Amino acid sequence: MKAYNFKELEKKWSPVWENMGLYKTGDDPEKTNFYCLDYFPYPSGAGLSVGHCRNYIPTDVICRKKRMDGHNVLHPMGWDAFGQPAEEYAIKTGMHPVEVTRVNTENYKRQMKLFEAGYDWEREINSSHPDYYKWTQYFFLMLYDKGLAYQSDNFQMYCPSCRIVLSNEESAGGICWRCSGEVVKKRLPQWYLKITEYADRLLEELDDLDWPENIKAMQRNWIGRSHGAEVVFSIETEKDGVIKLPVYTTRIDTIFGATFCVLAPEHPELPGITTEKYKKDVEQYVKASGAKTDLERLVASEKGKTGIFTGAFATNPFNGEKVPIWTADYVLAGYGTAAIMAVPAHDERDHAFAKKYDLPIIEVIAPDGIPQGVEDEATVADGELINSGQFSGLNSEESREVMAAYAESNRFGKAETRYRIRDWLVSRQRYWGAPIPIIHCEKCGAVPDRNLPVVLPDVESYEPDDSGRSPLAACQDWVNTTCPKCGMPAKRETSTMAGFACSSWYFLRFASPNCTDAPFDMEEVKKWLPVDLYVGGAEHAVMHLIYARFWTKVMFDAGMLDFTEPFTCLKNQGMLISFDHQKMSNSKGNVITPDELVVKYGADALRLYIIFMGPFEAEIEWSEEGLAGTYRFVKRVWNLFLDTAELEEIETDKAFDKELRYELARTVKKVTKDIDGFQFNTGVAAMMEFLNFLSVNRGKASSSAVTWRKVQKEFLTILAPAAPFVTDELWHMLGFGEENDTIHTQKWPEWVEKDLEKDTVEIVVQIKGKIRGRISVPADASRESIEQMALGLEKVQDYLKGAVPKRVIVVPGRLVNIIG
RNA sequence: GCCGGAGUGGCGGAAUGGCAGACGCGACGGACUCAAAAUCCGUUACCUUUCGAGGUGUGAGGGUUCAAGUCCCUCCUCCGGUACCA
Repeated sequence: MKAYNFKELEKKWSPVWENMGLYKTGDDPEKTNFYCLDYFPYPSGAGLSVGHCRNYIPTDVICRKKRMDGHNVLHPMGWDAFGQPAEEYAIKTGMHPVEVTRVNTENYKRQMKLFEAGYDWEREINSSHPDYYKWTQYFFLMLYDKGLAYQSDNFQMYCPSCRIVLSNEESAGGICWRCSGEVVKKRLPQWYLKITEYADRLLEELDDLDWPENIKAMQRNWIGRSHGAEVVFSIETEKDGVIKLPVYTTRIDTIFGATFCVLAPEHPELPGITTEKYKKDVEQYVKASGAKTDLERLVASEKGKTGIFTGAFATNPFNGEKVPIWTADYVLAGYGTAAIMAVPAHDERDHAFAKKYDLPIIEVIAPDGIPQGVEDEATVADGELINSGQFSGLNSEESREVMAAYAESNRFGKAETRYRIRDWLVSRQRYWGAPIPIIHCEKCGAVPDRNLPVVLPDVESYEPDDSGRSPLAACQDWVNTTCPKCGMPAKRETSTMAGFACSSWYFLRFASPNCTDAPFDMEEVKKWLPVDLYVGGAEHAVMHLIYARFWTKVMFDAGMLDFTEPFTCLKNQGMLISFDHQKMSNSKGNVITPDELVVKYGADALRLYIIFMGPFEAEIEWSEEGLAGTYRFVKRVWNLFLDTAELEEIETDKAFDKELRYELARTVKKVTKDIDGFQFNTGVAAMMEFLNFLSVNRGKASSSAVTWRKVQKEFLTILAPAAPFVTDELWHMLGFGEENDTIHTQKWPEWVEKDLEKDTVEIVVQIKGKIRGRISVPADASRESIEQMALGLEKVQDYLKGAVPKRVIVVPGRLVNIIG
């Protein structure tokens, strides 16, 4: 018998499949289309790790099965080549980004082929190619034309270590998404996209998506919609007379308990309202808190909030009370109106502040109208309003509506919805990105350059610096141009777009990657989109995934698409933990590559192990030992099937023949459901069980030739998506395939329900829930007969000692439970 | 704090409310071998045992049920996210 040699099989079959175009996107009009997409990777120098395999191998298995199920499958791959990660790598190695991209994408592609990830390489795309980024620029201008792209020099997050401005999403928690360093605030003119305009739709349209709950929760959280009210307090100033101070609150029901107001140190009115007497101290405080990062502020305030009185007072429009105005950095400049009414009785932060500075605390919300006392602790729960003038006696919920309406009719406030999400800062003072296609003209202002692509010039020096200037600014030939509008000399915008702009529409490009007169062919997009299955890591929950949803909605509004959500079903593979107990990642240098494993165990064993090692979504610690197990499994399949290839007609054991059919049908059913349901691990286990069954019964019992042929054929077929090499080889060796044929285009087997029917079933007999015996009964036995048989057991008789049982529960096909 | 998820053998993990630990790894014992590797066969939750079996076990404590890893309540721990958002 021929020995199993995976190297030989891989060398033989890979080119065969490539030549027959096995992975080419299907276009049979009779079949339904299935678009499966893997997050397109940024090509890093470290290459693919086994962590990437947990993404690409399961989707490959799914796609192979979908093809066998009779679908046209689109499973493309491309490169997220522009942007910070690729550029950081180029800077680190001193290689030009173009060269880095070329070398790394080649390596990725080679590795993907190592474990036979079946992509349609005719549709390969690269976001750093002018053919592609021309359209990224096109979308930027579309956003610009719709008033959804604008320039502003608000405060931005800046990572001093990466020397780059970051979007809010990229700097969540005050930490840079790339280097995990602390970010600082900076002010530079930057380009923003108005994602906030889509906040409601981004929030509401999440509900119907087949996405993991945690990702949806993260997006909801990030969008952070809150319903509240804006109320205008008035301030009598020394110089400017009465000015208005709008505050935002979600608890207007507590407004009679407002005993002071607090402005963020950055609040624009602060200098104006501060009285002479307090000016010096306030200025000093503002300066001190401005020097701190948000993170430092938070850490400092955990030890005790700080703030300072301004000398000014504000009048509460609800009760005419004058309350002191303070400034404190626990109030954030970037949210609401940067000013709050402080209600120490019913807000923990205000309570802490009032305690520290000895400010009054007035209880205005009481459960069932009974005051609880709020000196020691704030009560934040809803309740009944007390000490609240005409509103006393109402409950919190209704009063919020009533009081907002009251404020509106008296013109000192209104109900208002606020969001946490900020507009998307999309410009970067970086070389390696799509240039923002804008020309600045002294006369005409910012003018779109519609002569696309605006090609990224080739430059020698592309390293960023702290100046806030793009490396492109030094490229005079490129910067100096003429205004498309008036023809006068003008200068190009030197910022490029963040990498996340490129990935906000790439899934559309795959439908027609070579389209030259539009970003995509609408007919092709109609055929394939939205993406049926999108698979990648969870780390892009509030970056890529929210940006892509935003762009899709904008395109829908522009009439370019007939759907508003790009990804119908999303799955996140679990992280792989490396030997150092940290997430396996290029930046941590703890990466294990598939290369060495394929050499040692073969692609089939690696593929099986990757899907067998645990549930798809679970975080798992990498261990190579388990890989020996799937390697043994593949080898056992090989040996057993070749060993039993030649069938001699011997006497058939009818009972075994039936049992064999039963086990086969059970396995086919289980594997079918498990692959469809992303439960690959138990699917593989089922195939192992079946092989064990065959192994144990080999030589002990014989089936009919027809059944055995069916077993060989169907077992190989259901194993084929996970182990493509060994199955195709055996398929041919056992004589199922023609010369130019492959198992991978065979029809997925269907199980016969009738085969799953059994003549007799084993039933567990319990006494008071404890197992005391088993009986074998006909599958169609009646409850009564099962009960009689169970009661007849010696153990049961001993237990009952002749008495009549109190109760007998019979679950046909499962168990009998006797309660004495 | 808030949101999401998870706690089951030595390990990764299985279990439509119905036989807990499938499958795999590791370990132990045996066969084959001069020997080893590979392969094959067996054992492998814990305690007791007269070897028939008996008892205990799914983070903790309550509850519902004939029956709970699974459902409900109260906690604890871990992972991920987020956090002075008014």
